[in-house]
Amino acid sequence: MTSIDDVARAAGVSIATVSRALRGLPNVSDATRSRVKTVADELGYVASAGASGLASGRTLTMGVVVPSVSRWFYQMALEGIDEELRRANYDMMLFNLAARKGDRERVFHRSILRKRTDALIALCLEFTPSEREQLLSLGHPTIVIGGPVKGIRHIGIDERATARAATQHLITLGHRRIAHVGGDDDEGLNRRVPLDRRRGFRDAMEAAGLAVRPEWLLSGRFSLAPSRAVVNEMLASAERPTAIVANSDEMAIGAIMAAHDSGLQVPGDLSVIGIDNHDLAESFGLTTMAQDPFEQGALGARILLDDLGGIVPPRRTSVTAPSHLIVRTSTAPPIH
Amino acid sequence: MTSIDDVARAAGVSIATVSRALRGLPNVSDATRSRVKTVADELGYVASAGASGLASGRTLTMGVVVPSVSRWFYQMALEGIDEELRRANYDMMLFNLAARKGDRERVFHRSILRKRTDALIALCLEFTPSEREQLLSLGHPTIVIGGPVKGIRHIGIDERATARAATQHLITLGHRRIAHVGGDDDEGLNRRVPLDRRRGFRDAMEAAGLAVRPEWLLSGRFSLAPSRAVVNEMLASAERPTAIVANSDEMAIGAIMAAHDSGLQVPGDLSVIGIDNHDLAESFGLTTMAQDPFEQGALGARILLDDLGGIVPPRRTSVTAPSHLIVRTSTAPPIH
DNA sequence: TTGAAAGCGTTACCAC
DNA sequence: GTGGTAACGCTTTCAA
Repeated sequence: MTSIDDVARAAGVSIATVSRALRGLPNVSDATRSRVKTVADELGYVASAGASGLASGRTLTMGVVVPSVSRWFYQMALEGIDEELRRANYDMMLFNLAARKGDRERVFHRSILRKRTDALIALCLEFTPSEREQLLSLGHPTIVIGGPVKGIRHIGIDERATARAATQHLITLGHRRIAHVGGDDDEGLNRRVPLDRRRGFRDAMEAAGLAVRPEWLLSGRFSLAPSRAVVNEMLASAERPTAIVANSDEMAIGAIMAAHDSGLQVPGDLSVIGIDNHDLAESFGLTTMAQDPFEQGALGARILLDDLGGIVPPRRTSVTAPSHLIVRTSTAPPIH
Repeated sequence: MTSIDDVARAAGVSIATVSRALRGLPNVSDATRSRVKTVADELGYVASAGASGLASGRTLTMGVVVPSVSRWFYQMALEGIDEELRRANYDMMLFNLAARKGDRERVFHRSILRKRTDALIALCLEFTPSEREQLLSLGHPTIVIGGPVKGIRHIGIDERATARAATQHLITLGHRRIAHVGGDDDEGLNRRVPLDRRRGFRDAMEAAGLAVRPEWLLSGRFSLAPSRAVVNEMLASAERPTAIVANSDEMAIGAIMAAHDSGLQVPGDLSVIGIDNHDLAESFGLTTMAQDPFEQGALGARILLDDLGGIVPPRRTSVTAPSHLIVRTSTAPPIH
């Protein structure tokens, strides 16, 4: 509750000087500055964020919109964003949509627009036209991580090429009967991601002249248990694939577990490849197309902070993040 | 950028009236209120959080301090907190310590104290005396979730009793040679949690007159891979336990995987029980002592919001959250 | 029911 | 190098 006046009085200077001294601005004598700092410390004074935001127009806060906080990709991206923010002394305001359609309106309208953030970073979201308009009308730097959104710059891997490379890996090993575990994501998330990945799968199959069988296009709802279930079902039929491409590592692990459920060996009877390089991938020996959401998040934050810094002109272009193959023990040539 | 004056002007009323109308305060005629609302909507006006915080003293923001965002417990608690906050129209400021000792000072001093939050909720943290003092001097409602902290109310399960119950389950099944996978957590987290759980293990063993062998007290560093490694090592020795109690489900899953690595059957050759009821527990058929961090987080938030509401006198007591046994397929009587 | 005006705690500009 | 003083955009009393 001690405010700037208290410090000014105790240090025998004006509040203007206190403000300058504490923020490291020039035109304060060393003697004064150190006295002010000491006094402020003793009094436990810290400037009120709200007041300085009002006066300066900068809140030193970044808004982060996430669809949920309980998925690997978002966690990693969050940590990456956080890493950059703390470096710049920025705080983070977290807006969790929690996949609740109804709350989006609230978040977009009431919270985000309340001028309490200097910039906004959104993870893997799809926006309605009205939402996008609100964002843009806000006028502050914005970036999307995870999936391309029309009219907003974004950071993300080339989804299609990544899925193609995953599929290609299996084809190169000699597989010809390959299934795909994809599936729509929750509503409101970026639907292009699963679609693009499936398209990449198709690309590779067609390029190799292999058939894409409709009954081998599964939906694993982006998580382990559903994936395990559908893969188990597929493995029960007369004819089964020798390999599986999954849209995410969690689903790939579900596929591996399904193989075990069905008494099949991985990679002996079934090869499995995922996308992500999830924390658990190594433990399961999962071959995967690795991406680095931590770094994607960090880069996004860095770009926004640069924009805010105003030193360099804001970059208007999107960034394609790298992905690369990590071969472990879940893939091998098929046994003929 | 449109501010209250714009609305006032456009609606032909004073800013005071706009403020009252928009916030649903009494003493505004229906006609006026609806006109103001319409105008505000058209202009896309939303009150500035900073300004209203300054004027009213309430920021409508809750601070949440987490050690990291990538562990199941924290994720769930965060989602629970978030659920309550949105209900009360509160926003969330996330302070991620990310286990970096050095940043704690920054978080505690610069950020948290900046009067930008009305209340604070901390997850599984241990505080230095100075940190605790700063928190308390802030004077706003605070609560800890996860581990007891001296002088601050908290919400959490009875760690000791929970671990005791887990061990008891194995003993009841007939096990006599039981190992424990515990291990210190990262620095700065609440160290009482792992200690109390190990103590609970000891309690149950001693009560049953069973020996606690030092070489069967393992450290799995609270995650899957390290746990798997140490358990593998243990299983390689001549004499091995018939059952394992792990301090967390992630470590328990590591133990299950280790059993497989070693060619042992679960639960045939080795029973495993965990604590948490992690998302993956069901997929692994893991028997566990379930707790509900989502609910713990939600409750914490609710308590703080109640305090802020000022309707009821703030509750000063801590809350013991429930935990209960869920039997799946990872535990069974030992084969003699 | 409404309006005027005094804060709220800073920052930033302009004098000195 | 330092101090005075308008903003900043609201909320909240007090009068009307």
